[in-house]
Formats: sequence, structure tokens, C-alpha cells
Amino acid sequence: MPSETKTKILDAAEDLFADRGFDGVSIRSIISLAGVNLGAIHYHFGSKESLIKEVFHRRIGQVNNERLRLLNDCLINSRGNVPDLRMVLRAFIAPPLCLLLKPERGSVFIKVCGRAYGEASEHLRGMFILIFREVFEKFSLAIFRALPNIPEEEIIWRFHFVVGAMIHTMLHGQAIKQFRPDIKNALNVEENIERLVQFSVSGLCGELKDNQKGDSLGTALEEDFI
Amino acid sequence: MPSETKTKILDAAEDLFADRGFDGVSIRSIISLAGVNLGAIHYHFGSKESLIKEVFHRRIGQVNNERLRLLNDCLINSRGNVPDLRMVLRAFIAPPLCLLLKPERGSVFIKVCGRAYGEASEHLRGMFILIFREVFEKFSLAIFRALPNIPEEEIIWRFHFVVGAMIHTMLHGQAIKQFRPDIKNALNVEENIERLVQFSVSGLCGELKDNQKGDSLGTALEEDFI
DNA sequence: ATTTATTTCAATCATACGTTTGATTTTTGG
DNA sequence: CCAAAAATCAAACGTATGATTGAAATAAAT
Repeated sequence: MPSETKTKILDAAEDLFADRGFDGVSIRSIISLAGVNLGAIHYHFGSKESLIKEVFHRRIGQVNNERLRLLNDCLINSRGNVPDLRMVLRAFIAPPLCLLLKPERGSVFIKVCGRAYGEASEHLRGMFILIFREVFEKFSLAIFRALPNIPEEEIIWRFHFVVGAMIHTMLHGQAIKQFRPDIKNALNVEENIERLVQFSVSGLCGELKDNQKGDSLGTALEEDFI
Repeated sequence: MPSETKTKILDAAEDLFADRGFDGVSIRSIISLAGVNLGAIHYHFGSKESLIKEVFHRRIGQVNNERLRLLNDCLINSRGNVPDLRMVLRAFIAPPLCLLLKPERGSVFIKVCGRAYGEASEHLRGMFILIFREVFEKFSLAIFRALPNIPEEEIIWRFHFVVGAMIHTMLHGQAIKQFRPDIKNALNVEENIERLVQFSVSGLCGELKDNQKGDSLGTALEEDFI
């Protein structure tokens, strides 16, 4: 049961971090939006960095727990056989994107979550890696089992691409209409999740090109480009 | 022929922006790394924001020109028929990732380039959108033609996913071994480009699931998660 | 009711920030 | 060679930053 002040600070910080990044937000702008005293941040959180951690911790645990719960369902369903790749990927992708369905605050946190990947200072990066390691490793293993014919290193990379597509959607999915104003808004979250899941399944299952490297690339690029 | 000081500033700024982001870098840290006087930045660039723009402009033009040149090759090769999707995607993906092949500085700029997508302040965001609009639109049209059986809106979203995978690779491709130390480094650039191209081709070509939404999602997610 | 702990508040700290100034040095062009 | 232009430099500007303090106010406990 966090105090009201604490919650107000967390909400305000979440809002501001979401659209200006961690470095771009001063604690004064946070307390101003929250309507609390300047000292409150250091009293309740100790430092700006700890506040960032807490903004993140407040919600990420639920997301990752939901991921792992859904993944477990997949593994139980498969009864030791190969798990269903689509279900596994949906278990990974749906929980964070479903934050968009949460009234008001979820769609804010989703951007904070996206920013956490790229903008974290060195101190924070360690925490983020720690938090995501368990999820990343368990899902990697499940995908290994779902695609026994694809080398593990290849799967790691493809999974990495999936993560990129997901984060980009979390951060900039709403802004896609800046390039294409005719595209209707990304408000149909479930449709969008299935879109990304379908894309990820296709990408992960794609055939293995055994050795095409160096052929088409070097010949096409202009000489002095490199 | 930019003066030596100007180049030293641009290089230093590029280095620092790459691994601390735009907001996280002070002009004092830039001039310190560059070994020049504090006033030099405002003398040569006018402001920090203009410096950021110039760091970006210095190299992005070449990348996008190369993209458009390669895209043009694709369209010429197809002689009005459907262009080869793999070639189109390689034209989009290879030029930025090929920066990794450039001795020293390319692999730095590639991170700046990745950051430009997410961390730009409002003033800068306009410039970035302007720069990428032409590339984005021309490639979108080419993919429309390459995949006439897939609705344009679906293609826009899948292309959006490709962009996300690419940016994530540009920014964090080197850091993949933090999760998987056994994966050898991403130093084989050409192999990695083909990996991403293959993934993108598979993802873009994936079959259309006509109407699966709402089915598997709502039932699987825990009730109180939303 | 009185003490104790918790929370808020205004005021201030030292530092870091982007920017500006004006003198000085270096380079350029006739 | 010398005047004009370009570039560099040290110093300072005002402001914004994260953090700290100690008194005041509130809540909790006895």
C-alpha cells in the first residue's frame, strides 16, 4: 500500500519518462506534474535513479510473470513433444502489448518499457538485463524445442529480431501514421498482436539459406560505399 | 573540406552520442574528448541541437542514397514485373548495416542512427521523419508491387516490424552475447545481413491469417491481467 | 493526551549545463 | 608585408540540475 504521494510521483514520472526518456526528465518536472514537494522524491525513493528503477519494477514483474505463466501453459499442453511455436510467441508478445488495453496507464508504461532497452545508463542496464534474462532464456529454450531443425545460434538471432520488432511496435506503433496517415490507428490491440505473432512465426520458421553470403551483397554495393 | 576542429568535434560527439544518447551527453564532455575549446561548438555549429543534426546529416545521406540506388537497380531488373522481394529488402537493410564494415567510425554512427529513431526531441523528430519519408515511401511501394496479394495495410505493418528488427540489430546486435555468451560476436556482417534479410522475407511473405483474432488471446490471458 | 515516528515543506547546497562575450591568435588574400 | 577575415581561447553569464537540510505538520502508537 504505497502512500498517495508515492503513487503520484510514480505516475508523473512514468508519464514524463515515456515521452522524454530518462535523461530528458528532471525531478523538478516530475514533482511539478505530481503536485508534491521537491524533497518527496528523495524521501520516498532516495535518488532519481532509484525512482527510475521503481517506475520500472512497479509493472514489469506482472508482465514477465504473465509471460512465464503462458509459456508454462504451452509446455504443459505439448506434453513433452514439440511445443506450438505460435503459442510460445504469443505468450512472449501478448503480455506487454496487452498493456495497451489497460485503461490509461498501461499505454504509458509500455513506452517506458520500450525505452528501458535502449536508454538505460550503465547502472540501470545491469538491472534490466537481470530482469529479462530468465524470460529470455526460458523462451529461447522453448523455441529451440519447437524448431529442432534450426540451429540454436540461428534461432537466437531470429528471436532477437522478434524482440526488435516488438519493442519498435511498443515505442512507435502509435506513430506509424506519421508516415502513413491513411493507416487507421493501432487501437485494435488484439489484431495487432496477431499481426506481430504471425510475422514472428513466419520469420522464425523461414527456410535456412545454407550459404548465400558474399554473393549478392558485394557485387551490388557501390565500390566506394565501404 | 571541414576544418580539423569541426571534424574532431563531430567525431567526438558521434562517439558519445552513440553510447550515452543525445540528452546524456554534455557539450563539455564533447569538447573534452575532442580536445578543443568550449566555444568551438557554438562557433562552428551554433548550438548543441544543430550539432546533433550535423552529426546525423554527415553520414545518413550516403546511406539513404545507397538504399535508393540499390532499390532503383531492383526496379530496373524487374522491368515492370514484380520486383524481387529479397533484393528490395537487401537494398533497405544492407546499407546501414554495412556501416559496420567501415573502419572504426561506421560502427559508431550506426548506433547514433538507431538512437535517432527513438530519442529525438520534438525539434529533431521532424527532421528525422523528413529524411526517412522518401526512403520509407519508395520502399513501401516496391514491396506493394512485390507482394500484390497482401493488403497494403498489412504490408505497412510488416515493414514496420522489419524496421524494428533492423534498428534493434543496429543498436544492440553487438550486445547479444550479454544474454548468450556462447554466441560468437556479430563480426561477420554479411552473414548477419543475410540473416536479417531472410527473416524479413519470411515475415513479409507469411500467409494471411484471415480472422483468428480474439480467439486464442482472450481465453489464455489471466482474467485480472487486463 | 502525550510521545514517537512518519511525512511534508521551504530554503539552500554545490555542481553541471548551454550559451555568450571579447580579447587573442592564426590564417588568408591583395 | 600587412590588413581583413577566420578561428581559438579563457572567462563568465544565467539557469537548471540532483541532492541535502532542518523545521513544521501530520499520523500512529502508547
